[in-house]
Amino acid sequence: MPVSPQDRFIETLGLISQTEGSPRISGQILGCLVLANEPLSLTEIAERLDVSKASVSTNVRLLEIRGMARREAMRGSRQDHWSVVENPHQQVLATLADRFRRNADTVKSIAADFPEQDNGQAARVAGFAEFYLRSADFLDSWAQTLAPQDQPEKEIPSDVG
Amino acid sequence: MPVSPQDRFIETLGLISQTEGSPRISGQILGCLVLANEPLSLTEIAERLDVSKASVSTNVRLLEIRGMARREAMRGSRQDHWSVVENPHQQVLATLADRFRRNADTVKSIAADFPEQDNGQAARVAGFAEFYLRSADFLDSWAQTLAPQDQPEKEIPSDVG
DNA sequence: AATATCGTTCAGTACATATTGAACGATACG
DNA sequence: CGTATCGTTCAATATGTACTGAACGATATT
Repeated sequence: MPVSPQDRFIETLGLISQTEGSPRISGQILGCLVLANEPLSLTEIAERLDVSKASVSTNVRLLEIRGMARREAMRGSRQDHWSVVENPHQQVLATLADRFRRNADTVKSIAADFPEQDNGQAARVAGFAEFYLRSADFLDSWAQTLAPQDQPEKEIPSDVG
Repeated sequence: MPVSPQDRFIETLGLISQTEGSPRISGQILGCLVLANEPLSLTEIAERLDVSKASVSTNVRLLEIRGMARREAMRGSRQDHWSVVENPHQQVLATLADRFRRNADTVKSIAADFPEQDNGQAARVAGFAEFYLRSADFLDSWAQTLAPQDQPEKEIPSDVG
């Protein structure tokens, strides 16, 4: 029996999430919300994915921390409902940038602790920190290009290329 | 007894490697090679990190696949020696770009299998593919900026008969 | 050719953590 | 005020895989 494109999409996002170092279920939930395109209750998600409500509870909040999902109160329902934010990709890039920036800080402080006579070890270690820092900046600028363009209030620099 | 900056650097790279979804040891090996700044034998690495030679053998080849380490033959030694490449960061970005490009292909083919009447599901899925593809391009362009600006030295004539 | 010294492979173990079921506390409803 | 329905927490389990030790094949040396 052929697997529906919906299921394949959900499973693919799960695998991607896994290789990125996050729980598989968090990716599956994301796919579920993207396909639904409307707020889903915790129970609905659990049934759709055939997993426990406990897992959904934990991982949907992980998505919230990552800035990819949002909790919403639905009129006439006591249940929490969840939906994807407008720019989930932008958020994940920003999260990644934070991680890189933390790496930069950590490595930089280590580089500072090397003795004077070190055959250039401190310099090479500092090079790593530099890379992480520039990576963070780069990711942020990339995320910026994904921001919604239709904000009338803010001016968008025209020379960004 | 305080931990040396060298050990902290090695351990930090191990943890980073782990959160990125790679074995901890591969990051530790990378740190080891960066600090040494000269080709190290498999045995030397194993002793330095206090791990088995089997692990070093496996993970040093993983670094080779990632494009971050290189096997070198040392004159007068039967042992393989390993060293970091000139631009390890550039290589890891290229690897990451490949992964994104594969994700893009996979998701794009899934998007193509959706039926006509899908409430915009195919479009949203295709949006994911688009993001992965553009991310791959972005990573590549960034890796390009890390490439050495100066002309590489002339080829070293091989004395292998 | 025999021996020693490599690196790799592979089955088994150890370990981290994702996932679950059940218990718990909180809130809305009767 | 009692009851039912939520979401969360937590201990226990399941699962994937990193890592190891031992065996193996290959290569160089004598």
